[in-house]
Amino acid sequence: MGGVAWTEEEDHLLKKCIQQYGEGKWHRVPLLAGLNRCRKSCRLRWLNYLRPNIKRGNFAEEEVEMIIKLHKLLGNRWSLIAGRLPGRTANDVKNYWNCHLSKRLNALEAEDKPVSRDVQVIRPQARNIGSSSVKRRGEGESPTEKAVQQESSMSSLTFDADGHNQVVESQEDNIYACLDQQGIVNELSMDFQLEGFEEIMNGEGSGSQWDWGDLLLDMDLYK
DNA sequence: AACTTATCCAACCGCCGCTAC
DNA sequence: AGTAGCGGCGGTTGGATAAGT
Repeated sequence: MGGVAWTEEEDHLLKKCIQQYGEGKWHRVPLLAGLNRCRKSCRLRWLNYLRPNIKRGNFAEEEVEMIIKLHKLLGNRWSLIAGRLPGRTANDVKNYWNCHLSKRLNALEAEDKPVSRDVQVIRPQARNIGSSSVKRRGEGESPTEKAVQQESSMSSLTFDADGHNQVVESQEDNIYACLDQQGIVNELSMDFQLEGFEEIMNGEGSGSQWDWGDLLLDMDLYK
């Protein structure tokens, strides 16, 4: 491996620690769990291997298509892409891309069907939803992003106990109208297989895998 | 059977943005 | 305003294993 492999005992200790203290505070995890690992190793091991509901094994055809589609839109934003593939980790997606898809696309390009490199990668805007580091590494600010920022500044978002973003009720209508105006609603539910879309539309989205933050992101992607 | 090469993927590294002080 | 500490991310490495010769 590219490092020292985790033992079963270490896995057990880490799992126990997360169950007891919860995720986050990774700097304390090595101490609390009694592990001779750095915070990053613990976090990675949990996120990529020990976390519940991680899907292993081959990628389904639909998943592959989704990866290709999202990569076209997002570039190498593996965590965002993985976020749209339930049970898959960013590392999995990245590895799969590097091992399979990049070669496949290169082969296609080498043949008589050049793959257009003239795709404008849309960078999701760092707004006050979910992860604070959506916008990273001095990426440029496109007109799309500016528009999104403006729109974002009008939509104050709140967070539930789990840190998931939610739009306050009074703004849901505005956002839905905005989505609807652009004809995105139908595309989203169809093209992105938006689970729980009805629930969200009915204002019951908080328990769903998808919430308004996801919708906003998807809206960005379709602009 | 022995050796070489290719592939896969878990783990590590370095950097970035955010936050608290 | 400056900075240290943290969580998080994408890129890279390298060991294990499969496939080929």
